[in-house]
Amino acid sequence: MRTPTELAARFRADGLKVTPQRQLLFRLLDDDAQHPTAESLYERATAEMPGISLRTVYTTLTDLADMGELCTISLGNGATRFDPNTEHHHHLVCDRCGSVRDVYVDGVDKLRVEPLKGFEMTDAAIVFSGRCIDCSDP
Amino acid sequence: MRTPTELAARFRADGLKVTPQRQLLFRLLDDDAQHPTAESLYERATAEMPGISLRTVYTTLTDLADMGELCTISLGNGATRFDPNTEHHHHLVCDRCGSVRDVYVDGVDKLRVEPLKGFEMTDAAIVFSGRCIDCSDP
DNA sequence: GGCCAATCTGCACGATCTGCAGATTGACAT
DNA sequence: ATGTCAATCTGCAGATCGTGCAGATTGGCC
Repeated sequence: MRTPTELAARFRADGLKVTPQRQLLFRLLDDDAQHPTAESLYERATAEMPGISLRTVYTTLTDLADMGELCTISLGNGATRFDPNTEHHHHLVCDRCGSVRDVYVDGVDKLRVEPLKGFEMTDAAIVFSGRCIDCSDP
Repeated sequence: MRTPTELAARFRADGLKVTPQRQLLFRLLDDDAQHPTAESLYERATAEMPGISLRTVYTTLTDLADMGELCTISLGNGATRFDPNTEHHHHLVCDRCGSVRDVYVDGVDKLRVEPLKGFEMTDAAIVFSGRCIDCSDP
């Protein structure tokens, strides 16, 4: 994701408005090394701007994802997570605590995948599961 | 997934009952090369056994998944899919029509993943996206 | 300062599950 | 066969996560 300032410029260039709500969300996302859900971002936003609507958070996150400034991560259980890291990367998910971390993976293009049968592959998303260091057995 | 007969034996061995509802679901899953959702399986089940409850379908699918006879696939949007193929495999998902197909992938253990920072990896799930042959551009 | 489309909020609704309670029924012993 | 009883089934209410909508508000531009 770009900086809040760059995002503001991009929104304006796209004919979208730069509201205080959006500016706040840009800033909170910029800080965030985690992979927030709409709810968790909403909580942090409410602390600074009581009255901001959860609906607005969803809308802004969706807009950012649509313009490629955020990735979405769906892990099946729980809410969708949003990832400000838009570099090509993959995820480590802890089975126990559910924490998510970004990793970079080399060798994906060398995987042998069969049978493709005419499928035109454009992307691969890899989720590695296991135990994070905080949850590893003593 | 094992055959309906084997599943029946396993359920009995585990102290679970082999009801007509479960036998029907075992049979429908055994036929199914697709990746059904609870709803789609429920529809097929209803055709043969009107009155069967969606709740029962969910319960049976969860039981089978818990005992490792089914894999679950979550793709973020839409319902969880259940996969009777329990071999170690991955998935191809069509961006356009949403169809899911099983693929076997060689080379996963040769991927270089960084930074691991103490994460103990136990599994990797890969979802390849693109266009299936039916949806490829003319 | 004024205009107007974009936006915000709040709420209702939709999709996908899950919890619960009372009726029913496999599986086993008699 | 019949009895027993825990496992199961069904139906419905409720949880969770998101989305659609409408009326009030406001950013961006003239």
